[in-house]
Amino acid sequence: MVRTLYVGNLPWATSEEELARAFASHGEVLSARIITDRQTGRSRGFGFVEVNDADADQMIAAMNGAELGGRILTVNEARARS
DNA sequence: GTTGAGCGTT
Repeated sequence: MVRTLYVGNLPWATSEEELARAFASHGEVLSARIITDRQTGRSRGFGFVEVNDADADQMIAAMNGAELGGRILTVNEARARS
């Protein structure tokens, strides 16, 4: 199964690759996506990471409050897209 | 070239 994690407080320059790497050390990352501004193409400072259901809880516990690129991340289970 | 709480495209 797959669960989606919301990742907030990302540095502007963080790439999806960096995001995936950070989470991959605590569980299986299926995909990572940074939300970019549709108009400017710049990062909105948050993103989503799809992870293995079995690892989700531990990854949230490990990454929420962790540092990436000098900023303290906010990690939570993502809300359902309507 | 800037900014800082938040929940996203095809």
